[in-house]
Amino acid sequence: MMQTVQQQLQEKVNTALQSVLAGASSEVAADVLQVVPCANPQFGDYQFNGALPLAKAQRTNPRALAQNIVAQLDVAGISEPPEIAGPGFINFRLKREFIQRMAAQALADPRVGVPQTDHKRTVIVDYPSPNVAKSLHIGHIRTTFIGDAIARLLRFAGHTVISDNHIGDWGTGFGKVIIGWKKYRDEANFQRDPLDEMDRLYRLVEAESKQNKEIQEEARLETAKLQAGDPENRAIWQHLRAVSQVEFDRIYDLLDIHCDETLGESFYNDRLAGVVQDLLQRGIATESEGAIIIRFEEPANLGDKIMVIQKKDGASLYSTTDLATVQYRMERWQPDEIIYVVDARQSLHFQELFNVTHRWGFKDVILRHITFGTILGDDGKPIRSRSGEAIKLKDLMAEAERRALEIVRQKNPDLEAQKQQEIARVIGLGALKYADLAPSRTSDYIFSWDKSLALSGNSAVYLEYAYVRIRSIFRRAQAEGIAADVQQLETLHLEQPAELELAKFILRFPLAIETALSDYRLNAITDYLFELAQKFTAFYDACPVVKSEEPLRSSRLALCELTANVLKQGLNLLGIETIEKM
RNA sequence: GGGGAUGUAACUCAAUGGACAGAGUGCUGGCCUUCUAAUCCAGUUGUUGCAGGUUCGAGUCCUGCCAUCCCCA
Repeated sequence: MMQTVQQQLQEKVNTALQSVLAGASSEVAADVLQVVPCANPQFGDYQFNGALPLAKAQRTNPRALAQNIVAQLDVAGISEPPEIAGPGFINFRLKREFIQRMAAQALADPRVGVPQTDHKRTVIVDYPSPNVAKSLHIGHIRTTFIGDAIARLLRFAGHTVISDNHIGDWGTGFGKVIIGWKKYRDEANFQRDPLDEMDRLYRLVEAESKQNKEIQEEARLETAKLQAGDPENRAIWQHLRAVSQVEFDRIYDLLDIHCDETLGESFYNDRLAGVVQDLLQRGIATESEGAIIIRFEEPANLGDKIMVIQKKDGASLYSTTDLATVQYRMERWQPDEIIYVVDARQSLHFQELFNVTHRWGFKDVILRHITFGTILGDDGKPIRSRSGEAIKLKDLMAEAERRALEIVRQKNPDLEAQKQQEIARVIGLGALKYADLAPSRTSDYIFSWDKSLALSGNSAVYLEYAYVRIRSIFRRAQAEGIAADVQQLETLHLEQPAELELAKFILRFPLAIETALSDYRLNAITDYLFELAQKFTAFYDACPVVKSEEPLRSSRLALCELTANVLKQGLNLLGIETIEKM
């Protein structure tokens, strides 16, 4: 496995530090002793800032210490002589020969230079977990896209990943749907669009129950009958659940999202009583006014909270199901980490859940609530369509494809219709995903059709276009009978600044992956890919490929191939496809 | 009332405690007989909500205040 540029420099620095510090214990945290890329290219390519905190710990002059470190540094094979700048920054400028050789190595590597983890772990990713009998809507896209990208990213890093779609198929809302189904069902509409009909029935009964308390009671009864195993309600539930799944799968297929497991809430029904009993026996749960609850002593913000795991009437809640789910997952997979990709608004629930899980005895598993911000409308409030409902995901997708198709037809009218349609699908859906993954995960963002479906600027289309241009170069090369057997090159020939810049940036791909992994920050990847595409385009503009002379031509073809590999791999991690033409 | 988040250019958003806070959009001007102009190049924009503090160094960490949003009762 090839070592990254950063790793190689880091090793050299570590060696130098060992001899400079000569065993003197430093209290400096490891993460500030890391070699990092220079923020500003005028200083160099990589820098080491550790001399400053080290000098402080040793009460010495930082510049002098930096000088000592540089004196011990043996980086001749990697960079020009390191320079000391400012208060004690050590800057490295990569040697051209080194860049050329590293680029050739990355080209031969199917992972484009990204190392696999040496701490392989088993991780469960809980997403997208929608409720059945309801349409998927815009409120579902973040968990869907972010969750999928996280699963892909972890897998690429070399971890064992189980994606589990924890669908809500046992909620109390089902009573209302059952009432609606029995009383108001429009069979024709159900045939045409099952989820739309279920939405309608739910809304109808919901509105009715607000006016009429008896309906509320009726809904409770229907839910209770369902949970008690009443054959009619059970059959309705089974039917609606199955139909919902078909509809979900249709959309997930289009989005190229495939979970390993789809174990809904109802899957855990048989475990719930046992979970409650166990928590009681261990003294974690207690009875209070007929209900079974769990109290919290710490942390402070949970101090006055309680978690109900069984109601007075014996009914369980989703907190109970969530606990049973953890138990099941621990038994079946023994994961090192469970990731819940869920809206930030549910963070209190997860704090409680994690707290109880640890007290329950599952102490080693890392439980993480990966939060994300809300999608807002122009008014700064959670997005709604004009009629006040959530925008349906399938409408959003259709609109994305429609807009993309319009432009494909305009830009490339000679392509056959089916090809245009396929390109529009990739571009439209890619634009949707990219727009959701590019803003930082934790903050809210304002949705706009124009931005999400943006076909210019920092968008998926820009990246796909860069990829298409590369494919076009290879088609041209082939047409002119140029053998593009670039994989075999031992080294590249980089002359122009644009090609050097591009090659150096390609070698930073592993860092983008590392940053994205560190806190599941997917925008580290979108940011990187956008900048990569910019650098490629600058190269494309400045450097002819097919028309250049050897050995430049092969080298440039290699650079194109490398760029395409990184773009394709990077976009793939985001769940975005590439195309040959557009 | 308690808890959690957010506040950065005209707009939408970036920025592992590091050097001069960056992109995109917009606007102004320039490039296609040349591998796809869905591109590129140049120009334009800041009291990082306010006030303190920690640090060699703060958009980033701490405290208080203001504004907005979310959660809990």
